[in-house]
Amino acid sequence: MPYRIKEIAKLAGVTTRTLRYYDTIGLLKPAEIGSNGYRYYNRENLFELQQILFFREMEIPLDEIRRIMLQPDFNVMDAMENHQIELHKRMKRLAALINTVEQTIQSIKGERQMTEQELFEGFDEAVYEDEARERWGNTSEYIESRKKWAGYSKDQKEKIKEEGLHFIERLAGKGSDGKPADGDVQAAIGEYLAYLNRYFYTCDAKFLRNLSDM
Amino acid sequence: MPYRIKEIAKLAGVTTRTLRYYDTIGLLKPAEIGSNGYRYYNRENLFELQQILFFREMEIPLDEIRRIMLQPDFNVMDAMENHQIELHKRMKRLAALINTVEQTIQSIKGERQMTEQELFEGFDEAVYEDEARERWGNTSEYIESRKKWAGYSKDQKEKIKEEGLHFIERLAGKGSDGKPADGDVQAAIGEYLAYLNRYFYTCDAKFLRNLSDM
DNA sequence: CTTGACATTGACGTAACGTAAAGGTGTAAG
DNA sequence: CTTACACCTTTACGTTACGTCAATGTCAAG
Repeated sequence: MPYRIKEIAKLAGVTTRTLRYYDTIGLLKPAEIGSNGYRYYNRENLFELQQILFFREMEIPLDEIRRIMLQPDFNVMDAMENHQIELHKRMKRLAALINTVEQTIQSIKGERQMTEQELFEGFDEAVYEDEARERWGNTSEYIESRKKWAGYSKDQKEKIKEEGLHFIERLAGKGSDGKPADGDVQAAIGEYLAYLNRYFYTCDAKFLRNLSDM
Repeated sequence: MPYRIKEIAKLAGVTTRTLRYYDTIGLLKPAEIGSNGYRYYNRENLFELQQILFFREMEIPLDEIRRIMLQPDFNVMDAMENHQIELHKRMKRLAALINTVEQTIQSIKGERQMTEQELFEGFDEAVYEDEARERWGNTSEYIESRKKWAGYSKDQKEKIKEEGLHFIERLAGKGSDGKPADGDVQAAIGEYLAYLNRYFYTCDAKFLRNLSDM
């Protein structure tokens, strides 16, 4: 049941040094310390570490993470919803960056001119602070949207999802024969995904293959 | 024509300290230094800075960035295609992270159990090193795919794109009357995007609105 | 000619570890 | 039993990419 330091490190994808550091700064104390001086972590520590890694992903300094997680009214659920929103911002920023790459490639080919601002679109994180609200209206509206969806009947949901799957299938070139598409069409799919990428974000080619395999 | 340090800093979304630091370590030397000691940057410096920021985004240390960019056979075009691939990896990783958040929320609600591995899916960057190849087959295949797409006729491309737009339009609830959808359907769209998000990445709600506005 | 926003060069501080060094521990195999 | 080897410990100094003063010079507008 108890994990030794290297086990938990491997699971979380961090080094043992990091875990020792987190111990010394009081961010993640192991559940128990053996008489041999070994740090022994338990399952609860795993969840704490996951939380820490989420906050770290949001580029929050470690001492602030500790401050947040030590608050008596700290709520994991709220934190998770916050992480979700932040990750969506990141998505948005990444999409802008990919777009900038694409534009730059075109400008190198001489197909396009870029303004100074366009050159750096997607780099400044601060710009996307309020963008999430613009996308979802605001947080509460986004939550509201989720609730509405939850309120739909099962077959209403199915119908909408089916709609999407049909589209993917047609894209994949699966006709009435149900056979997978040939190489050319698959290339077209790949490129179409890249195309969507510029306007939406990007779509997962893997899922298409899974669908194809079914 | 010449930019003073604060102008270029504002454009790129960095601090003047950063630009001075890049100067001292020989990463980005201003085109000219006035008799007053001021650093004056030109348009070429802007492109260099953009390159640097892309490499920095990839978490490449500054001295290695300098090494790369000083190589006589350094090719901006190749670099850009590399950036593109790296950004796609990031997308993939972000999608995994969002999925992990979603799973964790469900596990908190008691709807689901998570294994130790699932808890940390998406955090370890190294895991996604080879994932890009899995998605696109390999790099050359991805390039090949782009070339094939480029080889298609204009109306073949148009047809495929149109296909996608039709799908979006139906999703947006625009019937034969061409009117935008009501609140409920918009909520459904928002949630459907969240649904897609888990399987693909995510789609941009903003584009839908733009389409709606047209 | 003053004001205020800009520029300069030091120089020291920092966050989050990486990287030895020097040594103790656990256990599986010979 | 001991030998090997992979693990654990603390201590301590190094590193990267800047942030943050401090002290001072510059320029354009009113």
